[in-house]
Amino acid sequence: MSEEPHFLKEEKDKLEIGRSANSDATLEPLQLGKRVREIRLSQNLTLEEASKLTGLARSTLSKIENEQISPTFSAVSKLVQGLGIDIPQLFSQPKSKSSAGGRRDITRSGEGTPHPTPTYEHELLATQLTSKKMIPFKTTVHTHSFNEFTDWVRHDGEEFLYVLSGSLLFYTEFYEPIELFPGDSAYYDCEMGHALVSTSEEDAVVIWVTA
Amino acid sequence: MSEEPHFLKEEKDKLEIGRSANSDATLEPLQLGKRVREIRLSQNLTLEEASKLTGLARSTLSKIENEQISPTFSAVSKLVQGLGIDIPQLFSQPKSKSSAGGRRDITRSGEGTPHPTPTYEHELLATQLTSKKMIPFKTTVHTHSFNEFTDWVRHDGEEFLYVLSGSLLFYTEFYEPIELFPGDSAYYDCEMGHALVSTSEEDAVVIWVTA
DNA sequence: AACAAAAGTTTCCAATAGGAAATTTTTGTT
DNA sequence: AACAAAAATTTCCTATTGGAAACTTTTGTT
Repeated sequence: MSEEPHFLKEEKDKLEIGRSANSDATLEPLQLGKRVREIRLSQNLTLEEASKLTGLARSTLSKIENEQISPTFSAVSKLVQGLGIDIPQLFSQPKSKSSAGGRRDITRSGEGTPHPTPTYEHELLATQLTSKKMIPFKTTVHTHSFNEFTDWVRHDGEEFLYVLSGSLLFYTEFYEPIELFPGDSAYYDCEMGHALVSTSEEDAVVIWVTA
Repeated sequence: MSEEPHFLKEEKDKLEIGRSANSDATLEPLQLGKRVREIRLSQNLTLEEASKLTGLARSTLSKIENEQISPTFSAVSKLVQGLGIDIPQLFSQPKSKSSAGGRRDITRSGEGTPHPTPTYEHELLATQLTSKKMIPFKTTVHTHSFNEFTDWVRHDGEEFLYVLSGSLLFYTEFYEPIELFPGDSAYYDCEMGHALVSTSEEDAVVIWVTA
């Protein structure tokens, strides 16, 4: 549907880089060995220790890390299990995992990035940080009638909603519309069609967080 | 065929002791073959066709699907590439993808689940839903001095913070403390130590979302 | 039912992964 | 620098994978 802030897609795309294989032929370098070594070292493990944890021989681990063999699926499973690796992590690139994880981004009231649409007026928060798990924004709901929507808003993920001011009707595809007032909140699956309509004189304002 | 492949036995053994040994992270059945077959059939491909697409022999594919061999990583890569499979998809269980994705949980103002601590008073929101990607809560910050914290709060994930009322100091391990007022928000990595201290007469109230 | 064609499985063997131990490299200490 | 200890790599060998072709089962047609 058109109303959906397209920035969501953008963010998602960004997040998904490296996930699915490229449509075209080239089998990516996909240096499994390199990744494994990174992971092992990041946990300060020697081959010997990793060997005990995974049940794979030291020599086998060494060969895997040096890309001298193509481990069998069961070997990979043991690796994953033994080192507590998150599978996607294995296949995704360097992953700013060890990126110190010390990021912080402050957004002063009203200083977010504006992103207007016909129905909603979004103010994106924490836009200085990229690769976030969540996308927070403050939204003013201009709509005062459900008719103003051409279709359900629908996208991947889950959403949390908190009403700051005004009152509104929360329409969802599979439930009766429900009226929300300041302080009320909702959590829902975004694949389910959803839409907000202000019922108060002034436009309702909400906090929205998508993940 | 006389013997059952070695690796299969191993897996089974592991599964049996799995309970007493490793409480969590148990290597599940993980029926790679089954998944592959499902995927191939869902695309209406014969082994012959899949063979051409992946570059793997018909016989090899058959054996993989029947769990008679543990494919090497390079074989898995070819599979993934040829059939356009998403790797994590391969490793994850049947995936309760069918989670219908039509969940919704409304929490009225003040009706969340209380969760008091010495320093904060949390009100958990959307507690009727489980398996959420995000955990939202409204928190009243009782603390009025940084000394009341014995140590940094630190945990996995990322956090989004929005100030509803009052003013407070946002302390983080790697940055100067910064004062926040209603409408201000912050987004940060939780592995970095963090703490909130009210600076207004009354306790500050914030919305917190963790993912 | 009988047959033919298509799909899938199994066999057999060459190629390669995985483990134990030997060898080499790296690290740390005097 | 020399040595010892720790870590990583390589060797050597057995067990398993992967492919070609033979074989079996299933499907569809008359």
